[in-house]
Amino acid sequence: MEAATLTLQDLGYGGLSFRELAKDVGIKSASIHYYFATKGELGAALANRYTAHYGAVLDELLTQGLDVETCMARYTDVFAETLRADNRLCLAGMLGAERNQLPEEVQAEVVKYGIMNEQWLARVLALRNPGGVKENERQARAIYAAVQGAQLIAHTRNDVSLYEEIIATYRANGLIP
Amino acid sequence: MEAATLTLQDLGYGGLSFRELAKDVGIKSASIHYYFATKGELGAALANRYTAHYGAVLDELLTQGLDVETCMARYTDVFAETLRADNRLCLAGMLGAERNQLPEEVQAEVVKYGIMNEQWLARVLALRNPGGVKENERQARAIYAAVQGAQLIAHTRNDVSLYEEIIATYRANGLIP
DNA sequence: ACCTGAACACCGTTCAAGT
DNA sequence: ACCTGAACACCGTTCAAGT
Repeated sequence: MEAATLTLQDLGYGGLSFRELAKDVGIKSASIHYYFATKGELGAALANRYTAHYGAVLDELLTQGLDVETCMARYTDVFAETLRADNRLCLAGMLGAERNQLPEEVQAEVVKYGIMNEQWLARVLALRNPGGVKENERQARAIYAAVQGAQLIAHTRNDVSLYEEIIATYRANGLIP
Repeated sequence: MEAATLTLQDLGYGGLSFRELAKDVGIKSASIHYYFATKGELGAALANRYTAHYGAVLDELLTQGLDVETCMARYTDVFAETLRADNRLCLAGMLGAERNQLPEEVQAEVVKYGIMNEQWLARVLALRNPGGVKENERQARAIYAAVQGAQLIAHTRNDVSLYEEIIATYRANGLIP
């Protein structure tokens, strides 16, 4: 699962090959079909696992009682770390771009990751603005989109400093607290 | 070229097949190699053509003497139209995500598209803030990233209204004039 | 329960051969 | 100048066969 996730973040769904993955883990490609009948099933399982992992990481952050600014800084750091690991992209950013070529089951899992992120961001914004639920949801979605965009542009040019510059601009501008 | 571009925006570089493209235009796949020796050469030509096309469209906009707000509205409309055309993605957004699996010549052309966009946006911002060159460049890059992110999220969920909502939030927030 | 080799229709690429 | 069929090593998928 871990090897496949790293390949997805590097080369995308189309770049993930049963034969290469099998080599990575020391079995034959047909053996992977014993666990995952189709590539779609594997992709959906990988996206689901990815969401569960980062959902846990982010929830852990919220239990620490940090302020809004610190939570947001930790959040944007996660995406920077992904870029630093061999210029990888968030799994949901990569699969989101490939959306039109994905089986429905994979599409659905990718959407769930985005919603999880938006909900977490809205909860963080509520620390400072508990009354503005609708307002927080809109801002959360805008932040999520902007962070994905910043990572996409930095990934495209293989330059993490671009990500950091863009995030700093969002912060100076007030989009991200 | 047009058929291949539409496929790239729909299914990405990995989803573009010489055999399918050949069927689209009524020749055999080997014949395409007469014009483009490799898939990388074809991809680079397509990205270059895409940049030239939208570069001309945007420059045309600037000659009309519109104000900053109208230019920005027309700019974000271009990305909305792309989504409305069968949930397609900006070519540079799609190929940007696939960056790690692209031949270098294609990577380079994709970067050029982004730079063209940033330069145009900076010129528009200069209409209102002629003195702040560095400031305009930073904001231009942040706007480009944010627009790409908004399109990516709307594409992921196949819902143009999401794009419009996120762009409206950027506008209300002041990121986009 | 878990793994394998062999087959199928796909893919980009090459090349000799056509007009 | 432009196009083609056939071959090569790849791909996801299937399946009978192994342990």
